[in-house]
Amino acid sequence: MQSIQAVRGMNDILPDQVRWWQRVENKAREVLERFGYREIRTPVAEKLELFARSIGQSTDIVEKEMYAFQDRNGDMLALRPEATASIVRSYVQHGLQTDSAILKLYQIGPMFRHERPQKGRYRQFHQIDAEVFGTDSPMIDAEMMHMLSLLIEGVGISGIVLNINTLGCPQCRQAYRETLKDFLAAKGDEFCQDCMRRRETNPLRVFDCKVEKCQALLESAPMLIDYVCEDCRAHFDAVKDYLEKLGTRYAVNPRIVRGLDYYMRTTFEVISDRLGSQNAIGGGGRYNGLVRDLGGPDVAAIGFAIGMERLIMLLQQEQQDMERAPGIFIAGLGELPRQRAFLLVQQLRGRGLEAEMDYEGRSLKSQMRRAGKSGAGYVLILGEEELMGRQIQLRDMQAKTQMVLSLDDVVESMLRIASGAI
RNA sequence: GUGGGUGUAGCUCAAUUGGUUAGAGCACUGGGUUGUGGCCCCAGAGGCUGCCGGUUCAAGUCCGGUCACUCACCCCA
Repeated sequence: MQSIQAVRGMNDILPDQVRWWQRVENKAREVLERFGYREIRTPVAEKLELFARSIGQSTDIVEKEMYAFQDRNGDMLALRPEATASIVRSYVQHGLQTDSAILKLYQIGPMFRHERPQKGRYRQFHQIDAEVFGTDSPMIDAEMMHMLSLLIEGVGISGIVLNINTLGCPQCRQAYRETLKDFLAAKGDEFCQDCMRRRETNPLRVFDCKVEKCQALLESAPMLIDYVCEDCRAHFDAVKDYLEKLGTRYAVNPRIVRGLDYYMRTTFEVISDRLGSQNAIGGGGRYNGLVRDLGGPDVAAIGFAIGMERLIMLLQQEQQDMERAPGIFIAGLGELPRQRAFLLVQQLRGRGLEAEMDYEGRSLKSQMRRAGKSGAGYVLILGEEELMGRQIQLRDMQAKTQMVLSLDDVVESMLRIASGAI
Protein backbone atom coordinates (compact mmCIF):
# COMPACT_ATOMS: atom_id res chain seq x y z
CA MET A 1 0.00 0.00 0.00
CA GLN A 2 1.44 3.30 -1.11
CA SER A 3 1.56 5.85 1.69
CA ILE A 4 0.12 9.28 1.07
CA GLN A 5 2.55 12.14 0.64
CA ALA A 6 2.06 15.79 1.46
CA VAL A 7 1.06 17.99 -1.46
CA ARG A 8 3.98 19.14 -3.57
CA GLY A 9 5.44 22.37 -2.28
CA MET A 10 3.42 22.22 0.94
CA ASN A 11 5.61 21.23 3.83
CA ASP A 12 5.10 19.91 7.31
CA ILE A 13 6.72 22.01 9.99
CA LEU A 14 7.97 19.35 12.39
CA PRO A 15 8.30 19.82 16.17
CA ASP A 16 12.02 20.62 16.03
CA GLN A 17 11.33 23.31 13.46
CA VAL A 18 8.31 24.82 15.15
CA ARG A 19 10.49 26.28 17.88
CA TRP A 20 12.15 28.54 15.30
CA TRP A 21 8.78 29.60 13.96
CA GLN A 22 7.51 30.51 17.38
CA ARG A 23 10.59 32.54 18.05
CA VAL A 24 10.14 34.53 14.83
CA GLU A 25 6.42 35.03 15.39
CA ASN A 26 6.93 36.18 18.95
CA LYS A 27 9.59 38.67 17.97
CA ALA A 28 7.52 39.95 15.06
CA ARG A 29 4.46 40.50 17.24
CA GLU A 30 6.52 42.26 19.85
CA VAL A 31 8.03 44.70 17.35
CA LEU A 32 4.81 45.28 15.41
CA GLU A 33 2.75 45.96 18.51
CA ARG A 34 5.40 48.34 19.78
CA PHE A 35 5.07 50.31 16.54
CA GLY A 36 1.30 50.48 16.93
CA TYR A 37 0.20 47.71 14.59
CA ARG A 38 -2.83 45.61 15.45
CA GLU A 39 -3.37 42.06 14.31
CA ILE A 40 -6.03 41.17 11.78
CA ARG A 41 -6.91 37.66 10.59
CA THR A 42 -8.58 37.29 7.23
CA PRO A 43 -9.73 34.05 5.54
CA VAL A 44 -7.29 32.07 3.40
CA ALA A 45 -9.79 32.00 0.54
CA GLU A 46 -11.35 35.00 -1.22
CA LYS A 47 -13.34 35.71 -4.34
CA LEU A 48 -11.03 35.23 -7.29
CA GLU A 49 -11.95 38.66 -8.59
CA LEU A 50 -10.37 40.35 -5.60
CA PHE A 51 -6.91 39.21 -6.59
CA ALA A 52 -7.47 39.78 -10.28
CA ARG A 53 -8.44 43.37 -9.62
CA SER A 54 -5.76 44.19 -7.07
CA ILE A 55 -2.62 42.33 -8.09
CA GLY A 56 -3.19 42.87 -11.79
CA GLN A 57 -4.84 40.69 -14.37
CA SER A 58 -1.73 40.24 -16.48
CA THR A 59 0.70 39.40 -13.68
CA ASP A 60 2.06 35.88 -13.40
CA ILE A 61 0.50 35.49 -10.00
CA VAL A 62 -2.98 35.91 -11.39
CA GLU A 63 -2.41 34.37 -14.79
CA LYS A 64 -0.86 31.08 -13.78
CA GLU A 65 -0.01 30.80 -10.12
CA MET A 66 -3.35 31.05 -8.39
CA TYR A 67 -5.03 28.20 -6.58
CA ALA A 68 -8.42 28.90 -8.09
CA PHE A 69 -11.47 26.70 -7.79
CA GLN A 70 -15.21 26.77 -8.07
CA ASP A 71 -17.26 26.78 -4.91
CA ARG A 72 -20.31 24.52 -4.74
CA ASN A 73 -22.56 27.46 -5.43
CA GLY A 74 -20.63 28.41 -8.54
CA ASP A 75 -18.49 31.26 -7.17
CA MET A 76 -14.91 31.37 -8.32
CA LEU A 77 -12.67 31.40 -5.29
CA ALA A 78 -8.92 31.41 -4.80
CA LEU A 79 -6.50 30.67 -2.00
CA ARG A 80 -4.81 33.94 -1.23
CA PRO A 81 -1.47 34.43 -3.00
CA GLU A 82 -0.64 37.39 -0.76
CA ALA A 83 -2.22 39.25 2.12
CA THR A 84 -2.58 42.84 1.02
CA ALA A 85 -5.66 42.34 -1.15
CA SER A 86 -7.49 40.53 1.64
CA ILE A 87 -6.63 43.16 4.20
CA VAL A 88 -7.73 45.98 1.89
CA ARG A 89 -10.96 44.11 1.22
CA SER A 90 -11.59 43.75 4.93
CA TYR A 91 -10.68 47.39 5.53
CA VAL A 92 -13.22 48.52 2.96
CA GLN A 93 -15.91 46.01 3.90
CA HIS A 94 -15.92 46.96 7.56
CA GLY A 95 -15.38 50.66 7.09
CA LEU A 96 -12.27 50.63 9.21
CA GLN A 97 -11.29 54.05 7.93
CA THR A 98 -13.82 55.63 10.26
CA ASP A 99 -12.24 54.16 13.34
CA SER A 100 -9.18 56.32 13.12
CA ALA A 101 -7.53 58.49 10.53
CA ILE A 102 -4.50 56.23 10.32
CA LEU A 103 -4.65 52.49 10.80
CA LYS A 104 -1.76 50.06 11.16
CA LEU A 105 -2.53 46.37 10.67
CA TYR A 106 -0.54 43.17 10.54
CA GLN A 107 -1.22 39.57 9.70
CA ILE A 108 0.80 36.37 10.01
CA GLY A 109 -0.21 33.32 8.06
CA PRO A 110 -0.02 31.02 5.04
CA MET A 111 -0.19 32.11 1.39
CA PHE A 112 -0.54 29.93 -1.71
CA ARG A 113 1.00 30.11 -5.15
CA HIS A 114 1.13 27.30 -7.67
CA GLU A 115 4.75 27.73 -8.72
CA ARG A 116 7.48 25.18 -9.21
CA PRO A 117 9.04 24.79 -5.74
CA GLN A 118 12.70 25.54 -5.19
CA LYS A 119 14.94 26.73 -2.40
CA GLY A 120 13.07 29.41 -0.47
CA ARG A 121 9.94 29.10 -2.55
CA TYR A 122 7.02 26.87 -1.78
CA ARG A 123 3.40 26.49 -2.80
CA GLN A 124 2.24 27.07 0.72
CA PHE A 125 4.47 29.64 2.34
CA HIS A 126 4.10 32.01 5.24
CA GLN A 127 4.29 35.73 5.49
CA ILE A 128 4.40 38.39 8.14
CA ASP A 129 2.46 41.20 6.58
CA ALA A 130 2.12 44.82 7.68
CA GLU A 131 -0.03 47.58 6.20
CA VAL A 132 -0.64 51.23 7.02
CA PHE A 133 -3.75 53.01 5.76
CA GLY A 134 -4.56 56.68 5.76
CA THR A 135 -1.36 58.59 5.21
CA ASP A 136 0.94 59.52 2.38
CA SER A 137 3.55 60.93 4.73
CA PRO A 138 7.10 59.95 3.83
CA MET A 139 7.59 59.53 7.57
CA ILE A 140 5.56 56.33 7.41
CA ASP A 141 7.54 55.01 4.47
CA ALA A 142 10.73 55.55 6.42
CA GLU A 143 9.32 54.26 9.70
CA MET A 144 8.06 51.12 8.03
CA MET A 145 11.41 50.29 6.48
CA HIS A 146 13.10 51.13 9.74
CA MET A 147 10.78 48.74 11.55
CA LEU A 148 11.32 46.06 8.92
CA SER A 149 15.08 46.26 9.44
CA LEU A 150 14.67 46.20 13.20
CA LEU A 151 12.41 43.20 13.01
CA ILE A 152 14.74 41.16 10.83
CA GLU A 153 17.80 42.09 12.84
CA GLY A 154 15.81 41.58 16.02
CA VAL A 155 15.28 37.89 15.42
CA GLY A 156 19.03 37.53 15.07
CA ILE A 157 19.89 37.98 11.40
CA SER A 158 22.80 40.06 10.18
CA GLY A 159 24.24 40.85 6.79
CA ILE A 160 21.08 42.12 5.18
CA VAL A 161 20.67 45.07 2.85
CA LEU A 162 17.66 47.34 2.48
CA ASN A 163 17.18 48.31 -1.15
CA ILE A 164 14.83 51.15 -2.00
CA ASN A 165 13.51 52.76 -5.13
CA THR A 166 10.66 54.91 -6.35
CA LEU A 167 8.30 54.01 -9.15
CA GLY A 168 6.73 57.45 -9.35
CA CYS A 169 3.02 57.89 -9.61
CA PRO A 170 0.87 56.42 -12.42
CA GLN A 171 1.18 59.66 -14.36
CA CYS A 172 4.93 60.16 -14.36
CA ARG A 173 5.57 56.46 -14.67
CA GLN A 174 3.48 56.33 -17.84
CA ALA A 175 5.63 59.03 -19.43
CA TYR A 176 8.78 57.21 -18.43
CA ARG A 177 7.42 53.92 -19.67
CA GLU A 178 7.18 55.30 -23.18
CA THR A 179 10.70 56.69 -23.01
CA LEU A 180 12.02 53.35 -21.80
CA LYS A 181 10.11 51.46 -24.45
CA ASP A 182 11.69 53.62 -27.12
CA PHE A 183 15.12 52.98 -25.67
CA LEU A 184 14.55 49.21 -25.54
CA ALA A 185 13.14 49.14 -29.04
CA ALA A 186 16.18 50.98 -30.32
CA LYS A 187 18.40 48.19 -29.03
CA GLY A 188 16.65 45.74 -31.31
CA ASP A 189 17.27 42.10 -30.46
CA GLU A 190 20.38 42.60 -28.34
CA PHE A 191 18.50 41.68 -25.19
CA CYS A 192 17.83 38.13 -24.03
CA GLN A 193 14.64 36.31 -24.95
CA ASP A 194 13.02 37.06 -21.63
CA CYS A 195 13.77 40.75 -21.86
CA MET A 196 12.37 40.93 -25.36
CA ARG A 197 9.16 39.59 -23.91
CA ARG A 198 9.28 41.88 -20.87
CA ARG A 199 9.74 44.78 -23.26
CA GLU A 200 6.18 44.19 -24.39
CA THR A 201 4.48 43.07 -21.18
CA ASN A 202 6.18 45.00 -18.39
CA PRO A 203 9.17 47.02 -19.58
CA LEU A 204 10.23 48.08 -16.09
CA ARG A 205 11.01 44.49 -15.20
CA VAL A 206 13.85 44.45 -17.70
CA PHE A 207 15.87 46.13 -14.95
CA ASP A 208 15.40 43.02 -12.83
CA CYS A 209 17.04 40.73 -15.40
CA LYS A 210 19.93 38.62 -14.16
CA VAL A 211 21.67 38.29 -17.52
CA GLU A 212 24.91 40.27 -17.57
CA LYS A 213 24.57 41.32 -21.17
CA CYS A 214 21.19 42.87 -20.45
CA GLN A 215 22.53 44.69 -17.42
CA ALA A 216 25.36 46.08 -19.51
CA LEU A 217 22.94 47.33 -22.14
CA LEU A 218 20.92 49.02 -19.43
CA GLU A 219 23.82 51.17 -18.28
CA SER A 220 22.85 53.82 -20.75
CA ALA A 221 19.13 53.38 -20.25
CA PRO A 222 17.01 56.30 -19.07
CA MET A 223 16.40 56.04 -15.33
CA LEU A 224 12.96 56.44 -13.86
CA ILE A 225 14.43 58.44 -11.05
CA ASP A 226 15.28 61.19 -13.56
CA TYR A 227 11.75 61.28 -14.92
CA VAL A 228 9.51 61.30 -11.86
CA CYS A 229 7.38 64.35 -11.25
CA GLU A 230 8.15 67.05 -8.71
CA ASP A 231 5.83 65.64 -6.05
CA CYS A 232 7.16 62.12 -6.35
CA ARG A 233 10.74 63.32 -6.26
CA ALA A 234 10.11 65.40 -3.14
CA HIS A 235 8.43 62.40 -1.50
CA PHE A 236 11.32 60.10 -2.28
CA ASP A 237 13.88 62.63 -1.09
CA ALA A 238 11.99 63.01 2.16
CA VAL A 239 11.87 59.24 2.64
CA LYS A 240 15.63 58.98 2.19
CA ASP A 241 16.17 61.90 4.52
CA TYR A 242 14.08 60.30 7.28
CA LEU A 243 15.83 56.97 6.84
CA GLU A 244 19.13 58.70 7.40
CA LYS A 245 17.81 60.49 10.46
CA LEU A 246 16.66 57.11 11.83
CA GLY A 247 20.06 55.62 11.16
CA THR A 248 18.61 52.95 8.90
CA ARG A 249 21.11 51.93 6.27
CA TYR A 250 19.80 51.58 2.74
CA ALA A 251 20.88 51.51 -0.87
CA VAL A 252 19.00 53.12 -3.73
CA ASN A 253 18.51 50.40 -6.30
CA PRO A 254 16.66 51.20 -9.52
CA ARG A 255 16.15 47.48 -10.09
CA ILE A 256 13.56 47.25 -7.34
CA VAL A 257 10.54 47.53 -9.61
CA ARG A 258 8.27 44.91 -8.02
CA GLY A 259 5.90 42.66 -9.88
CA LEU A 260 2.51 43.68 -8.60
CA ASP A 261 0.56 46.30 -10.52
CA TYR A 262 -0.63 48.28 -7.53
CA TYR A 263 2.73 49.58 -6.36
CA MET A 264 3.68 53.24 -6.83
CA ARG A 265 6.28 55.62 -5.40
CA THR A 266 8.29 53.91 -2.67
CA THR A 267 9.24 50.27 -3.21
CA PHE A 268 11.73 48.29 -1.18
CA GLU A 269 13.24 44.87 -0.61
CA VAL A 270 15.41 43.39 2.08
CA ILE A 271 17.95 41.13 0.46
CA SER A 272 20.44 38.57 1.69
CA ASP A 273 23.21 36.93 -0.30
CA ARG A 274 22.87 33.67 1.58
CA LEU A 275 19.51 32.48 0.33
CA GLY A 276 20.34 31.16 -3.11
CA SER A 277 18.35 32.42 -6.01
CA GLN A 278 15.34 33.56 -4.02
CA ASN A 279 17.21 36.30 -2.23
CA ALA A 280 14.47 38.62 -0.97
CA ILE A 281 13.52 38.12 2.67
CA GLY A 282 10.91 40.82 2.55
CA GLY A 283 9.58 43.46 0.26
CA GLY A 284 6.83 45.96 -0.16
CA GLY A 285 5.83 49.35 -1.31
CA ARG A 286 3.27 52.08 -1.44
CA TYR A 287 -0.10 51.49 -3.10
CA ASN A 288 -2.11 54.68 -2.80
CA GLY A 289 -4.72 53.92 -5.47
CA LEU A 290 -5.61 50.38 -4.47
CA VAL A 291 -8.17 51.01 -1.75
CA ARG A 292 -10.15 53.27 -4.07
CA ASP A 293 -9.86 50.74 -6.92
CA LEU A 294 -11.37 48.10 -4.66
CA GLY A 295 -14.38 50.26 -3.93
CA GLY A 296 -13.15 52.00 -0.81
CA PRO A 297 -12.29 55.59 0.05
CA ASP A 298 -9.34 57.22 -1.66
CA VAL A 299 -6.83 56.66 1.11
CA ALA A 300 -3.09 56.32 0.80
CA ALA A 301 -1.54 53.04 1.90
CA ILE A 302 1.74 51.21 2.16
CA GLY A 303 2.76 47.72 3.23
CA PHE A 304 5.33 44.97 3.24
CA ALA A 305 5.56 41.21 3.53
CA ILE A 306 8.29 39.07 5.05
CA GLY A 307 8.84 35.51 3.82
CA MET A 308 9.02 33.45 6.98
CA GLU A 309 10.59 30.37 5.39
CA ARG A 310 13.41 32.51 4.06
CA LEU A 311 13.84 34.31 7.34
CA ILE A 312 14.05 31.05 9.25
CA MET A 313 16.45 29.61 6.70
CA LEU A 314 18.83 32.47 7.45
CA LEU A 315 18.26 32.22 11.17
CA GLN A 316 19.26 28.58 11.18
CA GLN A 317 22.46 29.37 9.33
CA GLU A 318 23.49 31.85 11.97
CA GLN A 319 22.10 30.62 15.25
CA GLN A 320 22.50 27.46 17.22
CA ASP A 321 19.50 25.52 18.36
CA MET A 322 17.95 26.74 21.56
CA GLU A 323 18.23 24.94 24.89
CA ARG A 324 15.27 22.94 25.94
CA ALA A 325 13.87 23.81 29.34
CA PRO A 326 14.77 21.11 31.81
CA GLY A 327 11.84 19.08 33.12
CA ILE A 328 11.17 16.31 35.61
CA PHE A 329 11.13 12.63 34.74
CA ILE A 330 9.60 10.06 37.07
CA ALA A 331 10.92 6.52 37.05
CA GLY A 332 8.58 3.99 38.62
CA LEU A 333 9.69 0.44 39.45
CA GLY A 334 7.01 -2.17 39.80
CA GLU A 335 3.28 -1.99 39.36
CA LEU A 336 2.25 -0.06 42.47
CA PRO A 337 5.03 2.52 42.28
CA ARG A 338 4.21 3.11 38.59
CA GLN A 339 0.60 3.78 39.41
CA ARG A 340 1.66 6.22 42.10
CA ALA A 341 4.08 7.82 39.60
CA PHE A 342 1.26 8.26 37.12
CA LEU A 343 -0.69 10.31 39.66
CA LEU A 344 2.41 12.22 40.66
CA VAL A 345 3.13 13.26 37.07
CA GLN A 346 -0.36 14.73 36.79
CA GLN A 347 0.03 16.55 40.11
CA LEU A 348 3.33 18.12 39.05
CA ARG A 349 1.82 19.21 35.74
CA GLY A 350 -1.17 20.59 37.58
CA ARG A 351 1.17 22.88 39.47
CA GLY A 352 2.76 24.13 36.26
CA LEU A 353 5.83 21.90 36.12
CA GLU A 354 6.94 20.05 33.00
CA ALA A 355 6.86 16.38 33.95
CA GLU A 356 7.07 13.09 32.07
CA MET A 357 7.25 9.40 32.92
CA ASP A 358 7.74 5.98 31.37
CA TYR A 359 4.37 4.39 30.62
CA GLU A 360 5.77 1.06 29.48
CA GLY A 361 7.18 -0.46 32.66
CA ARG A 362 10.77 -0.63 31.47
CA SER A 363 13.86 -1.35 33.52
CA LEU A 364 15.33 1.43 35.63
CA LYS A 365 18.38 1.52 33.39
CA SER A 366 16.19 2.04 30.38
CA GLN A 367 14.16 4.72 32.12
CA MET A 368 17.31 6.55 33.16
CA ARG A 369 18.59 6.49 29.58
CA ARG A 370 15.31 7.85 28.40
CA ALA A 371 15.34 10.58 31.03
CA GLY A 372 18.89 11.54 30.13
CA LYS A 373 18.07 11.82 26.43
CA SER A 374 14.91 13.79 27.05
CA GLY A 375 16.99 16.49 28.68
CA ALA A 376 15.23 16.21 32.00
CA GLY A 377 16.89 18.21 34.76
CA TYR A 378 15.64 15.95 37.52
CA VAL A 379 14.57 12.35 37.87
CA LEU A 380 12.30 11.17 40.66
CA ILE A 381 12.81 7.48 41.40
CA LEU A 382 10.02 5.57 43.06
CA GLY A 383 10.44 1.87 43.86
CA GLU A 384 8.77 -0.54 46.24
CA GLU A 385 11.13 0.40 49.07
CA GLU A 386 10.53 4.13 48.72
CA LEU A 387 6.78 3.67 48.41
CA MET A 388 6.73 1.62 51.57
CA GLY A 389 8.75 4.21 53.46
CA ARG A 390 6.72 7.11 51.96
CA GLN A 391 9.87 8.45 50.38
CA ILE A 392 11.18 9.19 46.88
CA GLN A 393 14.66 9.58 45.43
CA LEU A 394 15.48 12.86 43.67
CA ARG A 395 18.38 12.79 41.24
CA ASP A 396 19.87 16.01 39.88
CA MET A 397 20.92 14.98 36.39
CA GLN A 398 23.48 17.71 35.88
CA ALA A 399 25.10 17.51 39.31
CA LYS A 400 24.73 13.70 39.42
CA THR A 401 23.69 14.00 43.04
CA GLN A 402 20.82 12.25 44.73
CA MET A 403 18.75 12.89 47.82
CA VAL A 404 15.72 11.45 49.57
CA LEU A 405 12.48 13.41 49.73
CA SER A 406 9.28 12.76 51.57
CA LEU A 407 6.71 11.34 49.17
CA ASP A 408 3.90 13.19 50.93
CA ASP A 409 5.11 16.67 50.07
CA VAL A 410 7.21 15.92 47.00
CA VAL A 411 5.15 18.25 44.83
CA GLU A 412 5.87 21.20 47.13
CA SER A 413 9.54 20.23 47.24
CA MET A 414 9.76 20.14 43.46
CA LEU A 415 8.07 23.51 43.21
CA ARG A 416 10.71 25.01 45.51
CA ILE A 417 13.54 23.35 43.60
CA ALA A 418 12.19 24.38 40.22
CA SER A 419 11.88 27.99 41.35
CA GLY A 420 15.55 27.96 42.28
CA ALA A 421 15.00 28.12 46.05
CA ILE A 422 16.31 24.62 46.77
C1' G B 1 5.49 25.82 -17.95
C1' U B 2 11.22 24.92 -19.27
C1' G B 3 16.14 22.89 -18.12
C1' G B 4 20.01 20.20 -14.93
C1' G B 5 20.96 16.86 -10.71
C1' U B 6 19.40 12.92 -7.39
C1' G B 7 16.23 8.57 -5.81
C1' U B 8 19.30 2.14 -1.47
C1' A B 9 17.02 1.21 6.47
C1' G B 10 13.63 6.58 10.30
C1' C B 11 18.32 9.99 8.94
C1' U B 12 23.34 10.50 6.34
C1' C B 13 25.59 7.39 2.93
C1' A B 14 28.42 2.51 0.96
C1' A B 15 28.00 -1.76 -2.47
C1' U B 16 34.54 -3.87 -7.74
C1' U B 17 34.07 -4.25 -14.92
C1' G B 18 26.32 -6.25 -14.05
C1' G B 19 27.51 -11.74 -10.08
C1' U B 20 25.00 -15.15 -5.62
C1' U B 21 22.76 -13.67 1.57
C1' A B 22 22.32 -5.22 -0.26
C1' G B 23 26.27 -3.06 4.21
C1' A B 24 28.05 0.97 7.77
C1' G B 25 27.42 5.23 11.06
C1' C B 26 23.65 7.82 13.73
C1' A B 27 18.82 6.96 15.78
C1' C B 28 15.68 2.86 17.98
C1' U B 29 15.04 -1.81 21.45
C1' G B 30 17.27 -5.19 25.00
C1' G B 31 21.53 -6.56 27.79
C1' G B 32 26.72 -5.84 30.13
C1' U B 33 24.83 -10.02 37.94
C1' U B 34 19.44 -7.52 42.85
C1' G B 35 17.39 -0.53 41.40
C1' U B 36 20.67 4.51 38.32
C1' G B 37 21.49 8.41 32.34
C1' G B 38 25.33 10.58 28.76
C1' C B 39 31.09 7.35 27.26
C1' C B 40 32.29 2.19 26.07
C1' C B 41 31.09 -3.08 24.78
C1' C B 42 27.55 -7.01 23.05
C1' A B 43 23.07 -8.32 20.73
C1' G B 44 18.45 -7.29 18.18
C1' A B 45 14.97 -5.10 15.10
C1' G B 46 14.56 -2.33 10.86
C1' G B 47 14.77 -2.78 3.04
C1' C B 48 9.51 -4.95 -2.83
C1' U B 49 17.14 -0.62 -3.69
C1' G B 50 10.70 5.23 -5.65
C1' C B 51 7.34 2.69 -9.29
C1' C B 52 6.46 0.11 -14.18
C1' G B 53 8.53 -2.19 -18.25
C1' G B 54 12.89 -3.85 -21.22
C1' U B 55 18.01 -6.11 -22.13
C1' U B 56 20.63 -10.40 -19.74
C1' C B 57 21.94 -16.96 -17.46
C1' A B 58 22.04 -12.86 -13.78
C1' A B 59 19.99 -5.79 -12.60
C1' G B 60 20.70 -1.63 -6.67
C1' U B 61 24.09 -1.34 -11.03
C1' C B 62 22.56 -1.00 -18.15
C1' C B 63 18.18 1.06 -21.33
C1' G B 64 13.14 3.34 -21.72
C1' G B 65 9.07 5.38 -19.28
C1' U B 66 6.83 7.32 -14.97
C1' C B 67 6.61 9.55 -10.14
C1' A B 68 9.02 12.12 -6.31
C1' C B 69 12.70 15.24 -4.32
C1' U B 70 16.14 19.07 -5.41
C1' C B 71 18.67 23.32 -7.79
C1' A B 72 18.02 26.88 -11.50
C1' C B 73 14.98 29.73 -15.33
C1' C B 74 10.26 32.41 -15.66
C1' C B 75 8.17 34.99 -11.54
C1' C B 76 8.14 36.22 -6.63
C1' A B 77 8.21 36.59 -0.10
